[in-house]
Amino acid sequence: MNPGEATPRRLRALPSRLTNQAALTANRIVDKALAQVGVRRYHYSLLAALDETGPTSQAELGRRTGIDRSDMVATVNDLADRGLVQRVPDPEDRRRNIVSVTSAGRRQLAQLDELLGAAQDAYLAPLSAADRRTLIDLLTRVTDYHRDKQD
Amino acid sequence: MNPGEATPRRLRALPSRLTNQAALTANRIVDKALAQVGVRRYHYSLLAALDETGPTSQAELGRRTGIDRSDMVATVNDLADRGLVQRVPDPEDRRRNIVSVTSAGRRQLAQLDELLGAAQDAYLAPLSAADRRTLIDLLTRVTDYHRDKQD
DNA sequence: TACCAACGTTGGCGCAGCCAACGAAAGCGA
DNA sequence: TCGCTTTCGTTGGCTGCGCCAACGTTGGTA
Repeated sequence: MNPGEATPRRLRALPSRLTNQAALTANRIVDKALAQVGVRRYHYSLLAALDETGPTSQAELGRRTGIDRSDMVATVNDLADRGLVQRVPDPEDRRRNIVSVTSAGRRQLAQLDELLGAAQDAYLAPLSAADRRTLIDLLTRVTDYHRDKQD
Repeated sequence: MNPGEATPRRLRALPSRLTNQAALTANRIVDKALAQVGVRRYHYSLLAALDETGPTSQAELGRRTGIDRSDMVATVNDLADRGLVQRVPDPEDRRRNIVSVTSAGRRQLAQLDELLGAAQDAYLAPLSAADRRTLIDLLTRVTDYHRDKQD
């Protein structure tokens, strides 16, 4: 971000900004990795959630991934168009759609896991294993603290 | 983000996602604080940079803050409209505009510093002072590592 | 039988972070 | 001095993420 000139002290002193910079970096790396197979972060989140829960409604998936219901519609559309996911009405509750991973979806997910693993490693490259654990711990504590708390 | 249901393990295991979640939280808190006085993050970054460098060109400010030149135009426009910043052509280099903080801008900046200080504290609330230093150190190392490196 | 809650869907919004292109101006090498 | 390249401000545009409001449909509940 800063070819040559120095970032103002005041900005460097902001943990929020630091976190944001790190997130930008991380997202850039991850997005580039996923883009190799034409996938965005929402796609992966959905596939990962689905693989873990088994077939579920869109609302449930949204709750688990943090994806808004309206965005969920588009994401499921995308994945269904690619045959990675299947959407059928729930006969037992006709408000719901049941979304499930196809076998192609599962294959894709496995590939994404690999790509993401490498991306994580690239992101955390300068840190030792212990440092990484510490960072994860600290960030987890922060986000957990704010989760239920509506800030 | 997660009222009730659990976040999938695979997602929880992603440091990049964790960082992003933390950044979302931090940005939410910061944005809300700044919004109290109708300011966005770009505005603060610009004012902070300007206060530190003294009157400079927009390009220079962009380099220091990481704000794109095109966005810089709009940001300077905003701040100039509010009388927080002044933009005059540089007589010694007629390609440049020299941007400088007004006294009203300096007053605003002082207020923003206060608001932001409180926001940082709210963001890092669950962490001890030592933890905060550690987090800042780790994030700094990660972002520094990736800065010059074009990922 | 009302009323309320949940669901999927549509449409929209704002901000951040980008990129491409342009004319004007400055710098620089031959 | 003349081209070439670089820098600067500006315009216009784009994508993705994270949101919110509203609506009709359906289920659960008083």
